[in-house]
Amino acid sequence: MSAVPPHRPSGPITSQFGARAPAYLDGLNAEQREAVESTEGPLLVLAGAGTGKTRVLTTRIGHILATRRARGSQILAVTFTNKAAREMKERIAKVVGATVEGMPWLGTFHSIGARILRRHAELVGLRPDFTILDTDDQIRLIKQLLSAENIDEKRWPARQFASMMDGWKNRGQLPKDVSEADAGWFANGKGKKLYTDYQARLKTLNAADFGDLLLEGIRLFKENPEILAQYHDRFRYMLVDEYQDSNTAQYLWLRLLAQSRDGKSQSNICVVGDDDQSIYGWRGAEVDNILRFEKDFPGAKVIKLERNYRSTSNILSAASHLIAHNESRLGKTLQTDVGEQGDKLAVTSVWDSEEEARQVGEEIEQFQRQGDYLNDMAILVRASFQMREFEERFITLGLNYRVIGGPRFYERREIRDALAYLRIIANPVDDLALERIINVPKRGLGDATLQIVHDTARAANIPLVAAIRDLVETEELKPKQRSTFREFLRQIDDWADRMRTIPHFELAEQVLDESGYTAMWQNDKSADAPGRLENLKELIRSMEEFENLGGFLEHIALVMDRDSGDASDDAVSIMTLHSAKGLEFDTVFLPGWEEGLFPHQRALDESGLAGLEEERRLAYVGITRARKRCRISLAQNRRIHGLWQSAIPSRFLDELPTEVVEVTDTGSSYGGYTYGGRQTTRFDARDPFDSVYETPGWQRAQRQQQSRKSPGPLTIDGDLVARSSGPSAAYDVGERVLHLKFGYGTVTATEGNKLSIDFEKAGPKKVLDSFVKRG
DNA sequence: GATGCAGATATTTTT
DNA sequence: TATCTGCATC
Repeated sequence: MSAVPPHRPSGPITSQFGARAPAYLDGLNAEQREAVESTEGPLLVLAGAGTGKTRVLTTRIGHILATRRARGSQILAVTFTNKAAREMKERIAKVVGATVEGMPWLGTFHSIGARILRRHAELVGLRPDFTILDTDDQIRLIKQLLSAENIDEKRWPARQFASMMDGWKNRGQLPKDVSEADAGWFANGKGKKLYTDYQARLKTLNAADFGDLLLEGIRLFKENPEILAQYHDRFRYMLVDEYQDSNTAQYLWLRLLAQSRDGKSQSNICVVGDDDQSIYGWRGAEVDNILRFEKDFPGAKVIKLERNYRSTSNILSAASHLIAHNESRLGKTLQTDVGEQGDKLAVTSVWDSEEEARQVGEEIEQFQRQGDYLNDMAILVRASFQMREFEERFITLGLNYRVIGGPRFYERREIRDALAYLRIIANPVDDLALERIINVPKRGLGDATLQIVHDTARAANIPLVAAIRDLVETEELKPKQRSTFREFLRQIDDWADRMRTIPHFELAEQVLDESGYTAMWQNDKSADAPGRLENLKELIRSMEEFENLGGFLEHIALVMDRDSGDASDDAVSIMTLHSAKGLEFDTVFLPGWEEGLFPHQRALDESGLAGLEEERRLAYVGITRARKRCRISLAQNRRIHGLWQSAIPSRFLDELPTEVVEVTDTGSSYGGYTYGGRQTTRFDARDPFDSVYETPGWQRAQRQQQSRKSPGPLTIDGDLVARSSGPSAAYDVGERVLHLKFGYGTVTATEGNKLSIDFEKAGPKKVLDSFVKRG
């Protein structure tokens, strides 16, 4: 059966094309087609997993263009990731059969935000060539502010302040909007002042951080209605992808652009999303934005896409039942169009994570022997530490794999250093860039010298480079340093001159050579030096794709991803559930379905029920990535931070319908207890410690959560006086104990609630005292 | 200015 | 357990 029948007899489709619709509408089902053709007025498309969301979005844009409702430059289309933006561009090109050069406003929130901000930079206190700071620069800046305020960085870490500020910016709050209650607790009431200072400092540096790209945009629009009006007139049609991931700032930004001033005419805004796939609450996304759309835009049309073209009915049924346990959702019922029941979902209980990796490896090899491609298989983990075990196993097996996500190219030290050189040339007031490279490679400029530079700069309220220029004319520095600085200044000026005459990538190469930066790594004998040199070459190479330095710097600030390797190789993908959103595979492995890991304890502790529901959506995303096979596993024992812990099966397992699940127990555990079918829940062990663990997994976890909360750390005036670690270890060295999974053993050492035990069968392990009992 | 040690710290991640 | 960070020391 073909996935999408070309003509659906069901129901008449109203269309201005009458009987002969353009080819790009072929193959759309009735709802998809309606979503494409309902161009006027607000529209919410609730698109379940695998229902052809991207197709609708791109066809819709193609349709608007083809029917000449608007030109490309009059359409605002925003996505969250560069990858999504790129994909959309490619697919629109296919629909319209031409290049999409005419769509300047298709991009991520941040790139479009930056674009608008650059055009009107002066109005928010910046220059058009402002630098976009990343997290690393942000932290360094905050550290400077903290030390200026004499705040102990140990007690009030810069990272913490950064994430707090991030939260404010995500919520669209300028320093003046932040309440004392929100900011007051940090550094004894200095939170708000720090935020104010930070923003002021950014303006001096002619810089903006990621949050500002939207936040300052909002301010720009609010303070300059005539500018907002320009954009309002320009954007005849607006489209937003993954609307469930939008945060408050993005929402406000959009609403300013979308809501008409007179309040009469309706804007043509179309948002597409799936409340069930909202998994970024922890970084400020507000599911509420999508749940509230109809209120924000009265008269909005809502279209649900519920026909799933991806997964078998068993997979879909499992996913639907699971997600039905969530309370806050708009409610969709996915129906399969694949027409096959397919394999049941496999749930396998294994002894530990090592066996889990072995098991998965074996299955992959087996599927491979059946003729499946590794490219069609993926392992989706909850936390990245789970990846290592799989990698190790696959290396032993000689199984090709690729890890998606992980440390990014542009975050590497050598790349950031190289960029700092370019930044200081492009933007001489970028003090953060200068600080980064002033003594890299070593130029004999120590703390004392740099302190003089800083003091001079602060006293005169000028950038560091300007301070250096002044200083070399005085006697304040030692002759050696003075000549070093002179030489440095000469170089920067020289490079700045050349910037106008030679291509930027050649300039970059010369800068790295002449500054001694390349030589520094060439002389470095450490193992990773050659790799770093290779990365620098790669950097220069990638610069050639851009017209000028400014364009390149913008790209790397905003586009932190890089084409992830050669897809031509056949390889299993390993990635987190988060990075799997939007992808699909024939076979999906979902390891680590254990309480505490998935759902993650921290999500429960920090966000309670909302956290649990988000974890459940993550599970939903995981299952719905699978086209044909979904194989879940759980380990009975897992080592977390070096401590062995027995694991309880995830409550999500209990939420899968029995009919579509097949449970296997590898039973390879030595001296262990086997998991079996007929207990309180399908996945729980019958417990030897009857009193504590006899309830289903979720009840247990809730109890754990409660008991975890009650004692709490003891604080006086905000100072942590004592961290409760529960009842102190009630065990003595030499005592004989019984562990749920490892059996009998003797305590060899105690440390708080951690015990070192020499088990008779399992050997020496470290475990938490709550998992043993006197034997 | 390099080196080494003690101590903290340990989800998810894009822009 | 492993990694990173800051600080102290030579």
